[in-house]
Amino acid sequence: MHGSDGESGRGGQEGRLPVYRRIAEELRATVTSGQLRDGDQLPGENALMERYGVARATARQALRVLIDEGLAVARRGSGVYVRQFRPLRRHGSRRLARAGWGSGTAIWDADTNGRTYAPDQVTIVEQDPPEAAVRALRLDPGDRVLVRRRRYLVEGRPVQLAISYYPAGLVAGTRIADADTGPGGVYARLAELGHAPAAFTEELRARMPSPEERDGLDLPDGNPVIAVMRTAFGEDGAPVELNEMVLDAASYILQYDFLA
Amino acid sequence: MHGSDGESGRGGQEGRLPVYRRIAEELRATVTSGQLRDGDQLPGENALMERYGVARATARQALRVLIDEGLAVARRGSGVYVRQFRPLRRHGSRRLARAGWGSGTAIWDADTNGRTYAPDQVTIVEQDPPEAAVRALRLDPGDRVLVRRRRYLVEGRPVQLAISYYPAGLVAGTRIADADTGPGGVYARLAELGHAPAAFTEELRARMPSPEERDGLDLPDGNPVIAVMRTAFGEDGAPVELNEMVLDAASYILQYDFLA
DNA sequence: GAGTGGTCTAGACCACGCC
DNA sequence: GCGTGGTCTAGACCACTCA
Repeated sequence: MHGSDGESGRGGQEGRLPVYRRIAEELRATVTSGQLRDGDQLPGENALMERYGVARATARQALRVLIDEGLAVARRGSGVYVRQFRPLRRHGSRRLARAGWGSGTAIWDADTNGRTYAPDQVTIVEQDPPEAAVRALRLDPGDRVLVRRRRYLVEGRPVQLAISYYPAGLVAGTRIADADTGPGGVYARLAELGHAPAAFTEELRARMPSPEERDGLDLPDGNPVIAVMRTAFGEDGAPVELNEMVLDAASYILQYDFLA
Repeated sequence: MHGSDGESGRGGQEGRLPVYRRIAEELRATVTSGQLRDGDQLPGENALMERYGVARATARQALRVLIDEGLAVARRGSGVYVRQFRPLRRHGSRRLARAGWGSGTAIWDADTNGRTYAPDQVTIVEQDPPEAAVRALRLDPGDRVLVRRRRYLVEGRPVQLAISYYPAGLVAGTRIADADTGPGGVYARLAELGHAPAAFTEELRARMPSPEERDGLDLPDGNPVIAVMRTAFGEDGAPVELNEMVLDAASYILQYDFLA
């Protein structure tokens, strides 16, 4: 029998799900009910073909639903597994006027403790600034910027790509141009130059990654990223740094504490 | 010719892209280069089949790449179109100690101006609290909560689902239990009760939506959401509200300003 | 080497949109 | 009514993983 057999192909109709969606629902239920847990293997293409009497493409499509939802990951040559979610907690502003506010009230768990966080790739160049850096750093035409690119790992897994921009005139010849910025890092060096960051603005977006970001973060299908544009300002109100971060959304919970 | 023809099926090999990825690359280029712009129609399945001499499934797969990346949307019976991105800007903490910090430095554009923002669905119930509300509001066993559910529209488009929880003992019998909370909204009513919010904690995650969230926000494939858990605290440090928001990631830029 | 997911072909019927 | 995307079948070869 080819094509629709009289029951299928009615995607739009009330109460009638396409076959692949029905299969996906049943698979989802085994995950959300706790029957299958983090890292457990789901039934594969062949198993679904046999169990439901469908073609390979239909079985694939059902698995794709879960993968695109971020509930499962496919491992070529091995199988499809329940996705794990064990995030880090990243704090923006965390200073509060009183104790009792903000502490001990975490809603989502995040076990940051004891996990190392370090860059495995650092490249530094001086170049003409991209548009975003011109705006954020309020550069004049002809100004150049120092660019620091890093990739950060936690337990061997890449979780963040970062690109920082500094006005070249401000930091040229300092350790900010070195791979190793010394004790206290970039902000300590900026402070020594009389430009200690005093205030920050962060702009956040979430979206699907570009192919380069997918590669750099080793992301599975259906894994969004969080793009953070962070501008640091000195005491005088002048911007001293633009930090453009791309976070694996599955690896992060972001927290901001602030007053009314 | 069946199956691989000697060139295809080498997904893993260095420098060799599967056919559908090569097609996707070319399509992506027409978008990122500006050749095709917001809302323009992309070549459809039939066009790709003819142009590249591939099967329908392969043409579909190529389009799927762009759709999953959030670069395109499919409209059944019509075609595949370049996705639009016209976000709102949502401010968390925006108070800064000095002028010059944070203002006029926006990196990503967001035209919030003149767009109405209003709920089209409001439901209110009293019930036993879910786990997240127990933790955030520090409830005792047996405590009940008032739950306000809303969906917010901008220009007729749903952009946010929100569920707020209040300790039932705190707000029972007040206008917070009404669909119309009166001038100043919920926070004005809390202030009248002597529990004006004085501090906030926001925890953010980005992920793919659940089927319910997809329906409620009318999201296309490949569209992530931002989940915000916002806890409001009174002057005395006691939590007075948990607000659980789910934002269409394509409709929002989130901004936080804070001091070092 | 057996089993897995990844890619691909060549067909088919359907619901939907738009003119 | 025609073109669109959505679903589905029945096959095939491939690269990869793991015992």
